[in-house]
Amino acid sequence: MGRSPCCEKEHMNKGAWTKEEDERLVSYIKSHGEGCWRSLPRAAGLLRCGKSCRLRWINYLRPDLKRGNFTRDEDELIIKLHSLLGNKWSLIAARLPGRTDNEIKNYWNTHIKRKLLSKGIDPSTHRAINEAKTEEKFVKDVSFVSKFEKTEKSEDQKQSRKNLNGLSCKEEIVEYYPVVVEEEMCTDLNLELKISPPWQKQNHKERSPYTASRFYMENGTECSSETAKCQTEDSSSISYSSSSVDISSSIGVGYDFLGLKTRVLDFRSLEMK
DNA sequence: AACAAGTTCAACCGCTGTCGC
DNA sequence: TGCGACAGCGGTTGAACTTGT
Repeated sequence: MGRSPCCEKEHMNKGAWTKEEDERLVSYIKSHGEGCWRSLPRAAGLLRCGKSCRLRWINYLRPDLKRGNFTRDEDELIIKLHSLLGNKWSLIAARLPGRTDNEIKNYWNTHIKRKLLSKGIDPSTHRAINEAKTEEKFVKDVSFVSKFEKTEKSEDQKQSRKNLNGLSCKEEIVEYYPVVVEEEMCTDLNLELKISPPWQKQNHKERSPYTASRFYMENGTECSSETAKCQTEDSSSISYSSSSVDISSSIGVGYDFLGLKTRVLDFRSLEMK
């Protein structure tokens, strides 16, 4: 037995919204605010499910939405953010004021994808199509490669870093991530990504000006608070100057990470500022 | 003018994570 | 601890619109 549906579908309107429905929704939210979407339709006198109301409000009726064509700057920012975050449309949208995740997703699929393909760039890897083909087997996911990984040549250097403070977590080595995000693609993007266990929120900022990495558990060994701490002290860095993208936050190193619910950190847990 | 093919984008669907009981 | 309710997310669909013949 599955979950009950979110609403009584047979009594609900579907499809395009009418002007009257829009007006009802807007006036209800103006006077009551965004609240419980499930009960909102009934309260507002709408024959729509809460989900549909939420979508309509967020994507089209919100007063702070910017309508019209995307600017060239927005284009470039979307491409850069996509190269870093992948299809995390809500995270991308958080960096573009007045734009919605749905709008950006549509724009990506109808315009940017084609634009990149016409330039010979694979929109999913952001690499030259020929190059992507030859190295495809090495690319597992969009990831970040830290500066030290690109400069540390010797195994000793890598090993000594991994062993810092008895690390049981390890970072992916550069050979398997042939730099999905390279400086030449993102010269004006300042991405600040921090790993911060919940109990260190107070001071993680000063400890780690630039940290952008993926962390794996080694042999399933649990990562202790010490581990998380040493990661922040390490400051593996990826730094793109000037366009002020600041993903600074409590990435899922918290309970998900320590509890090893997922093997790889999920970027949905990123908190955008 | 009529039709087909291609494109766009609003809306839906199903899934996941979180929260409260 | 398990379960249901809920919000939110990303993928997909299909109606409306545009362009080509």
